[in-house]
Amino acid sequence: MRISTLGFAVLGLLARRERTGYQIAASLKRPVGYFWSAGHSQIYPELHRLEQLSLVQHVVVDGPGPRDTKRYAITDAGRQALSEWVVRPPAAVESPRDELLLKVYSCWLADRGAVIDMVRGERQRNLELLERYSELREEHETVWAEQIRDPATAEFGSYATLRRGLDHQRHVLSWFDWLLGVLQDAAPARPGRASPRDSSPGTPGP
Amino acid sequence: MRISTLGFAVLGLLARRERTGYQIAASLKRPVGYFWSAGHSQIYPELHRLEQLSLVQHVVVDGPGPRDTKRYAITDAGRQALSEWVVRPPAAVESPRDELLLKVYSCWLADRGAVIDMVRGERQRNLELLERYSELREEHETVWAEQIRDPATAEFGSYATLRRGLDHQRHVLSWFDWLLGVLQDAAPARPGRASPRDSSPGTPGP
DNA sequence: ATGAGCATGTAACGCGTTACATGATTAG
DNA sequence: CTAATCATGTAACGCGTTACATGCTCAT
Repeated sequence: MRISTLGFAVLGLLARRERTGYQIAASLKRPVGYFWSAGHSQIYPELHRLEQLSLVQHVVVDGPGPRDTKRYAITDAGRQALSEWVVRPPAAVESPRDELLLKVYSCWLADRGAVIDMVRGERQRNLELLERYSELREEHETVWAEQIRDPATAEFGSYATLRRGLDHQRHVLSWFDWLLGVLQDAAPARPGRASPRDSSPGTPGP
Repeated sequence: MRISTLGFAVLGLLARRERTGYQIAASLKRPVGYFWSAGHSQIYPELHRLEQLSLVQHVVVDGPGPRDTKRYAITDAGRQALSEWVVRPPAAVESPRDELLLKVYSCWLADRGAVIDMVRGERQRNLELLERYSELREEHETVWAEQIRDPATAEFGSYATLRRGLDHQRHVLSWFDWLLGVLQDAAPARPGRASPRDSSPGTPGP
């Protein structure tokens, strides 16, 4: 029985501090969720598996609801399994499965105006994400000014991934702007197969 | 019965030219495979579904092997379904599921030298990908110099996605360099809690 | 002759998402 | 009183990957 990637994500969280399954699910939205996510229905079975392998342990604490509330902690074996996994080269995944890119790939046969609207909407969502990341980063840089320079602290791990997310959103934004520039400057042709760009009399695009 | 994202990927390829299932599988490695991929075992059933919906059609051509060789083409209904899908905002996916980032998130408790080796290896793979993309882009820019300025051509769609891939690899490279810089400049501390890399007599860490 | 490339399919399995199910406490 | 938050689980379903299965042609 081997450990799944989700298992290592869970171990990575528990290596920082103890958590209930519910808290792990919440953590896997923000900030870890920016590069890995899972619903609670995946987490509870995963915790059982990790416990069978003695990589985590739980203690029962009193809480609400019909079932026991369990607080999980990583074990020494868990920490070791995690640190061994960290330095193994990741499986080469060549396809980040980006639905937006797939749409852009086929955008040439769609209506120009509708494409521009869609791209503008995505650019806006990107901008909002970028601002959230910027705030997080500034906060992190002021609160953990020393730790983020030391690769032996958990805050360094958080900071390095945060930087990557921020850089990524920044670069996607500039790509959006390039794309919108080309889409807007080009002649207002109609979509699809036969599109006589300048066959009709009248005003051609600037 | 609704169309899956893979279905639209297949339609996007067939909108450019006719292909056999085998050729679609090959195209979904390069260049479309840089942002979407699938094995042939997924494609053949998908083509059957698309044909039931009258979005594609096939003609039998003679070829090798025990079964008929089928050449698929997109229909008008297929082109319309595709162009409608293109302008619908993509489902917001906040988690690109990056295993490398997950490793970096937990790198603080692993052995420093081993982390550096792993990151260097990934940087190298990134560099090779970057060069491949650069060549593709230059080729594209010279061969299709006019088409890539016209958003009504298929070459524009290819070029826009290629640009995104290239920009992305470039920015990941600079992130790698930043990361390696911090990892190398930092004090050679021991990882995690207890792992005395230099416990033998001599220089203790500051 | 041996293997690579062309060509099409099915089956098994794992991971991820969505929905189903229960119930206490606290804030509005 | 009603909704949100905390808390834990199972079941069904879809998509993706890997393996199984067949067989021709062409180059080495």
